[in-house]
Amino acid sequence: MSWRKEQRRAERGYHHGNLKEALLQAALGLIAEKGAAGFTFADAARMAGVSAAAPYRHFRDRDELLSSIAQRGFEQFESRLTAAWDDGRPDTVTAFERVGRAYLAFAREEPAFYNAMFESGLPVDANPALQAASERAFNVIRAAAERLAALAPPGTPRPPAMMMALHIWSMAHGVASLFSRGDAARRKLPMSPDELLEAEVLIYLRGLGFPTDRRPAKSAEPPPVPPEASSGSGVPPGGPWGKPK
Amino acid sequence: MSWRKEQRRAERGYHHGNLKEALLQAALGLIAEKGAAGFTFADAARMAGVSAAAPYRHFRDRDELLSSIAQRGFEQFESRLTAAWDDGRPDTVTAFERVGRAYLAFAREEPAFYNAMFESGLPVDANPALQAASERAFNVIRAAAERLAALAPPGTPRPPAMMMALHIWSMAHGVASLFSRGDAARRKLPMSPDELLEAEVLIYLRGLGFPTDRRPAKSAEPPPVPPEASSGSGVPPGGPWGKPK
DNA sequence: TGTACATCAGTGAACGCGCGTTCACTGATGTAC
DNA sequence: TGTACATCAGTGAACGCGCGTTCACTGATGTAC
Repeated sequence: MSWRKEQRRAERGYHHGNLKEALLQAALGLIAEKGAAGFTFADAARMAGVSAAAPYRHFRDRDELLSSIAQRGFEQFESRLTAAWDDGRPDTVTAFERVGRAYLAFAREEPAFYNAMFESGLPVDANPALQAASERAFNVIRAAAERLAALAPPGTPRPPAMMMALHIWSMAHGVASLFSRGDAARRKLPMSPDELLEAEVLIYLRGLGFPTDRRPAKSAEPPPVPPEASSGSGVPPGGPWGKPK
Repeated sequence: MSWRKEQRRAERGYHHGNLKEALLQAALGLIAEKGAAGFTFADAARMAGVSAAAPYRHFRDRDELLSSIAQRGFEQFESRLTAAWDDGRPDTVTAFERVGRAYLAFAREEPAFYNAMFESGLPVDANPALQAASERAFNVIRAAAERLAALAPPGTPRPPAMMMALHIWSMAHGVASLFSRGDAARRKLPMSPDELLEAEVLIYLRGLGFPTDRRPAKSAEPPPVPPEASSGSGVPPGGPWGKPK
């Protein structure tokens, strides 16, 4: 046994006290560093300062640990999206874009969770608890889309919220997975991922017929007010992409 | 040595003849089956019916094999996108959507290539040849976006083609990676990935001010003609999402 | 056309390594009396 | 309050396994003369 390991045990005694949690944290660190594929059960045990056999007291196998991480990831994801949505305050469009930014922030700040949830190859549909957690997270986006859809200007068709939610999800995931990932495979971009996604969502919403210029925070929401000069929303006058030609 | 292995060697003689190619094919099969992470050098050798040491005559290590696959993947990707674009015939919007469908088709039909290119964690930027191949593929989308941008109706701002291309790329990648992947992690969807992406792109283009109803194949392109009833494009009257409310 | 020889593309044995997993075990903790 | 005992959460040794990699080797091929 190495000196360091003895040392660690001397500090904490024979029982770890909180090994399950420590293993989850260790695995998160390893996944962030090397990807879900490159993380091993033995490595996690080592990082937690415990023998290779100890994790079996808490997880059936490596896969169960990975599922636990994905599960927890979906829960945190849901809670962050919910907070960002803030029940549509101060207005639906503003809140909606805050959700988009929260999505990217999560992918960037929690690469290990994001990896386990979306890129580990873990078949989410095969685990009912995991699938439920995944759906709860998605439902935040879906509920927001629902509210947005209800805003469709009179006379224009009302888009199905499910489709809108799937569109937004695929945009956010696409940007996150290509340009906002935490590892070496992140691709360079001539702008920030947030800007890219924000413009993308704005153009998309405009395509649905929504007025996308920001209105003062306090204004009543329905009916939509006519476009006015935007302010501090990342959308310069003339549209989300800059100057008119 | 196993009977089967002797047999195989009896059939082909001491020299394989085309081992490099056989290894690439074997690796493609393995990646499609188990993901880029779960593929091993030894496994590829076994599948090619050759000793574990043989691959070293053709690839420095496992990583070089993976890079070769990604490289070839980008080349095939580029060629399929180019064919789909068909230099913008019969009209820019139609051709542009064909590119979107080609993107998804590639992700679905060549999951191993797609995985190596976009999900293996391979740092594309670190390998100049690979980066160049990746850029050539992206440039097909970019050139198409360029042509599309030039179509902006008079008086409306002309969006930067680079941004449009990045938007389209992120949409296609998002849909492909979530809903059109070749492995068990594919998520279920209440419609086809192609339909989802096509609607998404159409709404986006409309948000940019482009008329997105299809016009007859032979019409001259600029200036844009007014919207008319769509036909056989997957976009029902009333917009990409169906009936008006 | 035949032959000697260089080169190439394989073999198979061997190595060290780390992983996953099992097992009998043991130290620590909590609790019934 | 003390003690006996059950239970829990660790240990460490051991196992089989497959991988990556190296090495001296050898069979096949191509070519110079």
